[in-house]
Amino acid sequence: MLNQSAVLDQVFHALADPTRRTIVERLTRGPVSVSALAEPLSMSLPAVLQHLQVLEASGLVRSEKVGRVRTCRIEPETLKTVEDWVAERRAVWETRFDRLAAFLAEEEDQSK
Amino acid sequence: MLNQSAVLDQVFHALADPTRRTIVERLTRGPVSVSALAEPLSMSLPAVLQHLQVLEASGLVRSEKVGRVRTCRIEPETLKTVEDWVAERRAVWETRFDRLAAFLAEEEDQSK
DNA sequence: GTGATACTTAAGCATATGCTTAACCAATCA
DNA sequence: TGATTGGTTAAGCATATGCTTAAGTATCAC
Repeated sequence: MLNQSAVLDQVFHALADPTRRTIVERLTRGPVSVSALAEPLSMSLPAVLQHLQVLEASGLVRSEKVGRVRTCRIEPETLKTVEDWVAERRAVWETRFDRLAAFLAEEEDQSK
Repeated sequence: MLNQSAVLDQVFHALADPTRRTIVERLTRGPVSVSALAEPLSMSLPAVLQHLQVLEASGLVRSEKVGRVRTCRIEPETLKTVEDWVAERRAVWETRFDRLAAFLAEEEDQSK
């Protein structure tokens, strides 16, 4: 993996915007055209395009154009990158917590 | 939950910076003072303080000052917010995928 | 009290973000 | 062919970010 950190930068940044999360949520339910994506969003089409560019750059979304319609879909693998990072932090945290518990138990034991 | 979206905005934004992720990683291994956190980071102390403020505002980190030392620790519950959001997207995605598979299987069935 | 330590605050600055409006292009459709 | 639909590009602008340096303010150690 080439610079995992840069990928996380982009993915987290992409998800830090409510409009972009709305787009991701819509896309998890299936592929959509750009204008259909824009329809419920109260902003100009170019603004939506820019959000899509951020999402595509992050790898969360992929799109392809057929005729004059561009269809967007999510890339579930990239969402997994986030999941993995969080899970890894959690794992470290829990290990530390278990060790702390074990240490305290031992202390308790010695005080008897 | 009071404006879940605003929380996600802040948490994802907080995690979108490599310095802040480094800080979170350090804190998952246990509480640390501000200067100890800053030591491996190649930037001024005020810069680190600003990153910590972003992390605290997001709820990912909590800190308290005793004497002249401020000790920082992570708030694992907030990391879980991220985990939950991602897991929920994933669940929607998988449901959709299962339905697609079922649909295709049925199509296949009818063509016989 | 004097000095060092551990932050804190304030100000300033370059760059990035999130939008807008105004064209522009390329496939349909009538 | 000429209008419409679906998307794209470009330019501009207000605000937010990520840093810096300089100047505090509380401890704590002697």
